[in-house]
Amino acid sequence: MSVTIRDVARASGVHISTVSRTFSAPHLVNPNTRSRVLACAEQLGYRPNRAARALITGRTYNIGLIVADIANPFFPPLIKAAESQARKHDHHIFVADTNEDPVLEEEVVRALAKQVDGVLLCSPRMSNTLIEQLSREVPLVVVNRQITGIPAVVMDVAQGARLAIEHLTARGHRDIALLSGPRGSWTSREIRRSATATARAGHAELSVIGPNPPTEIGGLSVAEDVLRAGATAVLAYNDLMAIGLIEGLLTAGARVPEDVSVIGIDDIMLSRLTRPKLTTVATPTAAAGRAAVDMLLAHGDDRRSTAHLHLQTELVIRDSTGPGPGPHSPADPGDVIVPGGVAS
Amino acid sequence: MSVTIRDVARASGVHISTVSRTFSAPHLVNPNTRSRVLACAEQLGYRPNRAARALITGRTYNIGLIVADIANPFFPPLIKAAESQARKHDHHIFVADTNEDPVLEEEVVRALAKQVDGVLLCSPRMSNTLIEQLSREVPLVVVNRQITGIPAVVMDVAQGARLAIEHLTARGHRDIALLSGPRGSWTSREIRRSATATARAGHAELSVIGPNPPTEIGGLSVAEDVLRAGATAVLAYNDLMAIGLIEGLLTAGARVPEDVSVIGIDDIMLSRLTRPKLTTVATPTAAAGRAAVDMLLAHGDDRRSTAHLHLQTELVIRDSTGPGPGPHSPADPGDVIVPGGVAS
DNA sequence: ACAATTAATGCAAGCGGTTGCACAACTGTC
DNA sequence: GACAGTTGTGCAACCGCTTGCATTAATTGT
Repeated sequence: MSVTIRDVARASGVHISTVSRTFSAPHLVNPNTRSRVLACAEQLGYRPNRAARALITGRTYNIGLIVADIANPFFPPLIKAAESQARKHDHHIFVADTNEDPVLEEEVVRALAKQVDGVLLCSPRMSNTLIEQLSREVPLVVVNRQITGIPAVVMDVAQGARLAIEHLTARGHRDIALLSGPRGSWTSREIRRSATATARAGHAELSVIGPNPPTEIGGLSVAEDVLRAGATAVLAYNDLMAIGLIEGLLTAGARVPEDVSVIGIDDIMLSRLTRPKLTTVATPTAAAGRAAVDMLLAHGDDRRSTAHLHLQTELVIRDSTGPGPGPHSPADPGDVIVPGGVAS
Repeated sequence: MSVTIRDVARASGVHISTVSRTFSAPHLVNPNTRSRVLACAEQLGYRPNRAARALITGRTYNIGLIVADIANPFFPPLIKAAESQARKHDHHIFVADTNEDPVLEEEVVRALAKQVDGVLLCSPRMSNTLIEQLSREVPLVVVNRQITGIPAVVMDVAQGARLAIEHLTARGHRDIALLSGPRGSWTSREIRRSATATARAGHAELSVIGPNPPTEIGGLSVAEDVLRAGATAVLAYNDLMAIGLIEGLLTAGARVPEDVSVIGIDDIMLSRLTRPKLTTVATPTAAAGRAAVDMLLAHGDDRRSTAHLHLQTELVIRDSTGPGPGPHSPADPGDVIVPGGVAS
């Protein structure tokens, strides 16, 4: 069937171990032999079987990437970046979609554990204890969650939420609604915590609506609630919900941003293409994907790395937030960016 | 480190082969022994190493999925459906992103070949001959491309393009532009072929603009060309380009659909959320993902399956196509769907 | 009661590689 | 010219698991 190391050995008249070394420790084999072996391998179309190699070396050169929902536009850029970064290091990526189901998450990690060098858990919904336990079975890097002792890459959404709320209170909004995300989301809790504190500091009321599914439907379906609550501004758990909400508000006859200002989180590609264009907290998803892979691969070296990498977020002001009910400032040009790094 | 079949054998006092059979051929082992072994396995947390098993059985229970660009919103629903379907059959999915690069495509297929039971090539850019050659090294199913002898799942975009052009000519458009897709895209050629024929039959001029990158930038950057060509309607290679184009047209001061009607292809989620909502040819991407996986898994049974599955498309009429320059009909309600199956 | 099945298990080879060790052929040293 | 040190290669065990075959015990038929 497939050409193996033995075929190459036979063709080049050396022992299989020499062929093996030609590929995995070239400096140990005589240059002449080496080139002969390589020529034969080339000619036969030999490709090492990584699974077989992994059996003895323990390194699979595979990485597992687990996300709650591939179709959520937040994830594809992260997956893409991770895949690309992984391939740079000659690794391949298993992708699994858990449908926001914590049980499935555990199952998939376990199923993948044996055939990967590590797993990237993106915005996991399962419990901290379970994650800690799993991390004893397979190297884990968590994205968008902080757990002591587990290496993590987190977007600083707390900071982003603060920028967003400050932006709103500065424009005079006093009744703000927060559309929270799915149950079990660390990000959602962070946002809530930060938004609440910031609103209080800005002398605004913050009413929390949720938990909601993190989709445009989740936003759409609470438009009525937002209007009923009398909010003049909304911060949504993510852009998808924000966009759904805008759709719902417009349908209900409210104007955005004249009647209600809306801010999303993530800055997915879509946000630039809707009308009105969405004001949002940009999270560096691609960078997170790359960083997570790097962290996972470094993980092997200094055993039990435990670093937490915080990625700055920034507020991108577009058209879904208006001058607001307060004292008016002159109209903004498009895409004003408030970087998180310099926020007071 | 990890618990193996030997540990279980030792713990339950049987030979490793009995443990093996307990998992892979339970009917061959005595119910009592079986339950004892299972208990021990459970207690030790044993999980079979699939890579090791694959080494001898030849079945990896993995599938490779290769796409041109994960971040293109067309793909995530397909990937998600494929992953879900694969997992139903206890398979895992490798995802690779080739950045629209044919060379990378080949490389990745080869790299993955040994550790998968087959590969799904989605909208590949490489040559037919290369695909035929690769299909001799690893079972292949191609999505959105037709090659004799290679099993395939294709969206009937020709039909979709016909529906779209007919829709336009029926509304009196006589100057239509076609934004073609990337070089090497089978889909793009199909669309062009069908659109050209349909336009001719409808006594309309069709000017082809492209090739273009299949992104919103690709659409945005040709807005000027479209206006200069004097087209009153445009069919774009995909929704992303259509949305980019609309953005460009609006920016240039043209109204959509009053001045220019725009139709996309794919019906990505985004199309329902932009303003104006996009009229588009809906392609059943999720169904394609599922079907492709099924086809690949069936492939093993009846060797060298060569089936081509055609998936119907339909025209979803939203707000980016207006009554047109011809005789006006009453305004449409939202989301009129013209199914491809019954098209004349 | 005895041969012939049948059922349950053990044995060992092997899947495609890697790697510690042994060994032979050189190299340089005094 | 004997000795230690290099260098290049072969040998064989092993990674975790499957599977054809042999072995033994239990069951069946006559």
